[in-house]
This record gives sequence, structure tokens and C-alpha cells, in this order.
Amino acid sequence: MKISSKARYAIQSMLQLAMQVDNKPLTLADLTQQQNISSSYLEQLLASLRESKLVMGVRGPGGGYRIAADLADISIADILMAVHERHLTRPKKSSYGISIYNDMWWDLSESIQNFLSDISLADLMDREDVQTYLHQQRLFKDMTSVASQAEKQRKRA
Amino acid sequence: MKISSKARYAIQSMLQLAMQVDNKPLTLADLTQQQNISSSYLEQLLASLRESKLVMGVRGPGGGYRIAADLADISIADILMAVHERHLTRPKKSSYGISIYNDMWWDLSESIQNFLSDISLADLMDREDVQTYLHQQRLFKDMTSVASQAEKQRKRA
DNA sequence: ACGATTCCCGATTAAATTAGTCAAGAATAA
DNA sequence: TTATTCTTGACTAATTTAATCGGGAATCGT
Repeated sequence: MKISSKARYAIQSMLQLAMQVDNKPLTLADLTQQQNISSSYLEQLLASLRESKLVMGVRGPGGGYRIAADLADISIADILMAVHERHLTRPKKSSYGISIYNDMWWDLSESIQNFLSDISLADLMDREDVQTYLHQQRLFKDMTSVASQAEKQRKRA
Repeated sequence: MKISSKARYAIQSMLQLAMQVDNKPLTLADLTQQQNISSSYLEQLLASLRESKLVMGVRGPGGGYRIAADLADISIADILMAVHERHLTRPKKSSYGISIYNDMWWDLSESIQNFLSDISLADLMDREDVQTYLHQQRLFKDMTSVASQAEKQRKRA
């Protein structure tokens, strides 16, 4: 099965953002480093994600992009729709003469849609290795925050 | 969710073929009439489907295309793979340094793949309205075959 | 064997989408 | 204020999708 690389970039970016401890922003540069893609192109994709209110941009030093909604409320379908706009919708039943093949097609297409709508970012993160990874990140963050506290103490003295 | 129109054409064609009573061949012209698409383009898609052994061509008058396997053995994933070749495969775990985002991506991608592999043409046809339609087609065919028998009788006399 | 039908094959072109690049501007933290 | 970082828009290149054309090969009915 081929999924467009556009979709892959978008989803991978969302995953990276989703995994940030405390939803701390990631810069475009941060995001681009993981995937090998030009930053200006990824920027365009992020713009789409922003328009769809899936991420938000934070300007200035320390800024970047962060997730703009609850992880359980963002589905794979949402992400795909955000980046490849222009999605067709099922014609009204009334438009007469629509063939049975057409009906079958739309049914299929809707079940794919539903499947993808059922997978949230939260679901994807609910895996053992991911959780372990996140746990480590948090530990690391605590350590460094303790260290910086100590540092401030030291300077003050 | 956007599915490429290439995929849509392929799936719709397969559906049309699948619904033929007695797997009687449909010509390119028959297939193109339902969808609005150029016949030469559809021909290219059918060539891919043929290479993947999903359909077979029958030349000469009365010929056309017909399904080349059991309907229960042809999945949506098979059809998609046939028309957009060039499908990536998950990198070996050994290639070191592969990120956790990458793992998550491939897991997702595999679950989509599995989902699509689980939907066969037979499944899609297992719907009440489709069955009713097929039933009517068969009745019609019986009627006309009886009529043509009668016709032959008449000529012979 | 002939003629009509229909798939088969290759090359070529056009349109659409995806991917990448560049440059100037606006917000913000330190 | 200055460095950082997103924002915006326009433009180009590469790739994929869609369409077109022409001739060839198999097969059916007569």
C-alpha cells in the first residue's frame, strides 16, 4: 500500500510533536532533522496543519510548533485531510442514475475513512516502547531541571 | 480522506468485473462507460491489473476483461498495489539509529495495510442491494437464454 | 481465409500534484 | 534592540497521473 510521502511527513511530524514532554515547541529545524526533507516544504505542510487547528506556531526564541488539541481528539484521518485538502464528498442519493458500483465505492471509501478516524495520536502513543521512551525523556527533563535549579542556587551564592 | 483517482478507477473496474454474471468478459468500452475516463488510460490500469494476475484479457469478438481469481482472494490492498507499484518496505530493524517515530510510522502503515488486505471483493459484494441486483441480472440472463433457445428452435423449423 | 472485434504494446504529450527554493516580513523572548 | 522563529507569497523543478495516437496480434463468426 502506498501512502503519499506528503502524508508520511505530516504524520511523522505530528508524532514528533505529540511526543514532546510538556508539549514544548519543536522548531522547524528540529522537525526536519528527523525526516530527510527540505524545511521550506515541511513548513508548507505545517501551515496546512495549522489552518486545520492541529498545531499552533509559537514565534520568537524558544518557539516552534506544538500540538494544538488533545491527542485523543486528533485522528490520522484529520491529519490526512489537513494536508491533502480537496476531498470529494459522496453525492446525494437523490442525484438519479448513480450506479451500484458507485454506491459500493463510496461505502468502501467511507469504511476506510472511519478506520482512519478511529486511530488517534493518543492511540499510537499507547505502546510499550513509546511509553518507555517518554518515561526516559521525562526523567531526563527532571534531572536537567534539578541541575539548573542547583546552578541558579550556585550563581546566587 | 483522499484516495487517488487511479485507485478509484481500478477498484471500480474490478467491482464491475466482479459483478458480471458467469464472469462474462466486459470490454474496455463497457468499463469506461460507467466511469468517466479515457479508455486508453483505463487500458493502462488494466494492464497493471493483468500483470498482477487480477484480471485476464480475452481477445476477439465477445472478448474483454474478466476477473482472474477467486473474488474472496482479491483484496483492496491487492488492487492498490497493482496500480501504484513502487511500494516501500519497512527497513530492517538492524539498520541502527532508526528512530522511534519511524517505528510508529511503519506500525501505522502496516495496520492500514492489514485493514485493506482484509477487505475482499467478495466482501464488498456481500450486501443486500448488490445481491438483489445480481439476482435480477441472473433472472434476466435466464429469460434471454430461454428466448434465444426458442429462437433457435423457430429457425430450425 | 477474411473481416470485424478486441486486447496488447510503445511512444509521446499535457495536466496536476508534490517537492524544493528564495526572499521579505512579523512576533517575541532575552 | 537583536537574535530567533514562524508567516507569507511567489516561483521553479521533479514526479505522477491522465490522455492521445497508431499499429500489431489474437480470436470469433462466416
